Amino acid sequence: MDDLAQPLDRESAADSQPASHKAELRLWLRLLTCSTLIENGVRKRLRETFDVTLPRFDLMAQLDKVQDGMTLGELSRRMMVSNGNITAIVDALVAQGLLHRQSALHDKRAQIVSLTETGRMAFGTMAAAHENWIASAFGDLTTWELDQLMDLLARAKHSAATAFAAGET
Amino acid sequence: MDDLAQPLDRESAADSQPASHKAELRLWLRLLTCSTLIENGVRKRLRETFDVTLPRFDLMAQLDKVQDGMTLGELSRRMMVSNGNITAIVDALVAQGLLHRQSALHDKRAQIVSLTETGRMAFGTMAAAHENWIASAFGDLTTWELDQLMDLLARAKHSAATAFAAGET
DNA sequence: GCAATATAGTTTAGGCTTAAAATAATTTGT
DNA sequence: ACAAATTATTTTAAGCCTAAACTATATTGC
Repeated sequence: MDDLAQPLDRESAADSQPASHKAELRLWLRLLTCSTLIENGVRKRLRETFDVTLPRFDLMAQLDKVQDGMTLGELSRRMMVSNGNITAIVDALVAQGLLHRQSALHDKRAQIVSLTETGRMAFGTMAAAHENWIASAFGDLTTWELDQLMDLLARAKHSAATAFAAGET
Repeated sequence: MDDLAQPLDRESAADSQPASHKAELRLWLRLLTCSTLIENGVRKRLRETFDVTLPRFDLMAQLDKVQDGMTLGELSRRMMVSNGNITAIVDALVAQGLLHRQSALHDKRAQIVSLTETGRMAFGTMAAAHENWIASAFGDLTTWELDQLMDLLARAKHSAATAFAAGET
């Protein structure tokens, strides 16, 4: 009987009264909460234990993954922050003797930054502690749950990247 | 045969050579990537479409959830940012006529902030667009996958909250 | 070759963020 | 009652972040 109240054209009805997406909204808020919770926890421990900021640690982590350093632009892309931002963080780490800066051989515009020996050792110490903090943050999850999350977040990452890339320059 | 190479005491071996937690580390990086991807996308769209910053939108979102406003401290806790931060954001929104500020009746220290009528309408418009952006960010995931993620992130949230709360004041 | 375009990095202005210290008001313990 | 501790907010200094404008170098298309 209630069917009589339904509009004949479902599509136009969907347009005039758009579908609710509260589930996605709640998921986003929960994702953000998790992320912020861990990020704030790590930030605080890095400061208290090693007197280092999270952005500087993150930058060193990117450099630790490669042998021969990388350009500022590559750091910017990998860290997903704007390029104007990298300059100051690199400046600070170079001033502390943790980073080495050199012009690229075949491109006078570009600069290659890499960890100094001091920097690589300092990062090694911090990274070991960091790994334990993260392990304990996920300590209540089983291996199976970790794998599930990895898989679902991979799909979410791809979905979001596609959605937000649509209509870019 | 290889068993002969194993130490007799597994516990002490685990201490001298701590377990690797690369899986948790990769999960954290993926979670952070997802979060940053969506956050940056939303930030850009809010600026381009409504000329508003993400922190101001987030603050209005908190106030929109309640009828009678809340104190600055409550905003600080809910948004998981430091309290000194809230002051400036509220100041800006009050100056734009989007927020109302009043002293709490029974506590002269506290101030209650709430959305003005203008603020609530402006937020309504932005929230509708925001909801669609988030829906499209998760557009590739099935309902079942959304539910799975919600559940797993709830566990992760609880785990991380417990881990980082240990040893606090 | 050379002008137009693109890329690498820096600088600037404005805004967000934190931690820590300061102010003011409330609550607690005696 | 009243001193001590707590709570709400603001202020400060330092650092991170973005977008946009700018400089310098490289690449592309005639």
